[in-house]
Amino acid sequence: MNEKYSNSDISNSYKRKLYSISDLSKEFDVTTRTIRFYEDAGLLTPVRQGRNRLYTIRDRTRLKLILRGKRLGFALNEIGEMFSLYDSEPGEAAQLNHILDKIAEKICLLERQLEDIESVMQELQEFRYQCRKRLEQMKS
Amino acid sequence: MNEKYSNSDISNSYKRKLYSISDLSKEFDVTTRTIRFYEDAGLLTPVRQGRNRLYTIRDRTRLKLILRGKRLGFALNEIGEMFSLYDSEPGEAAQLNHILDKIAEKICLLERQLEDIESVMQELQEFRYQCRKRLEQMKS
DNA sequence: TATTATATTTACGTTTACGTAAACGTCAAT
DNA sequence: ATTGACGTTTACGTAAACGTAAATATAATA
Repeated sequence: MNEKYSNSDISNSYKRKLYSISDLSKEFDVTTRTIRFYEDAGLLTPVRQGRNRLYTIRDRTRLKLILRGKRLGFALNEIGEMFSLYDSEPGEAAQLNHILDKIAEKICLLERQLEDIESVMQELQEFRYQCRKRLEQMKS
Repeated sequence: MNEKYSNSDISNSYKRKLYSISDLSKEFDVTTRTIRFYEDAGLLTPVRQGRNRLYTIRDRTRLKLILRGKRLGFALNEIGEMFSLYDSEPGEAAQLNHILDKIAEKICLLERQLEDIESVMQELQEFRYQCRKRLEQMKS
């Protein structure tokens, strides 16, 4: 191990729940390069133990959200946008309303995605039905 | 107009429904560059009238599907894969079963996307609720 | 006839999201 | 003491999906 205290030490003995880069890499099946890249993009902010990165439970959650966003076709800067919504200190009413607008925008996008998925699903299912019918015909 | 017969001529008088590249460009709000790029990628196959491209209703439908696929985060080659499923002449049972496998795969992916969307939606709605509560507190 | 609009091909440029070495540090184990 | 596992930075490479510019053609319109 590269770290003074192994991860199990830290998370069990000290109850701090810290992860190494390879912990996350393995858990989410992404390369360490990818994780460092997300840090460069400002999406993750691990603390340092000497030269090495240590990721908190918050970083882990963020990584999960990043990957989910990616699966939905969101670009990294869009994901970053959503993070900054969550992170922003809602001081004024104007800012809160702006955040609410942004949220409405995102929800609208997701609703469109839902429609798109349902369309494609229906087409695929219809096509599957046709394929199965053909198979039946070939048997007889 | 660049074409001998304008599009309204063709689609109305001859009932052939042919579209120019700019017709599609305007209708779907994509650049002509993008449409030609999709042709290079083998996703569209317009006929030629001299040098110019003419798109059939089938091409139009395909473009619609391409854009929908893109919104869902599919890459162009994945979209092409789906097209070739539809286009393939299902001669043998083995091939039909292969197509069915592919369909199952795509449906599986889409189901995961549905889950992802629902998760993100819930989080956003929860966050929206918190924002609104804050706004209420500020009013009082 | 000149202009304008629309089309074409060719080809280099750009952004995003990483991959892939290279060269090095550090700790634990053999 | 050396090997091996894991970490680091630096930096160039790459594939996808177009953008953009240049040079050219054609046809409708003024």
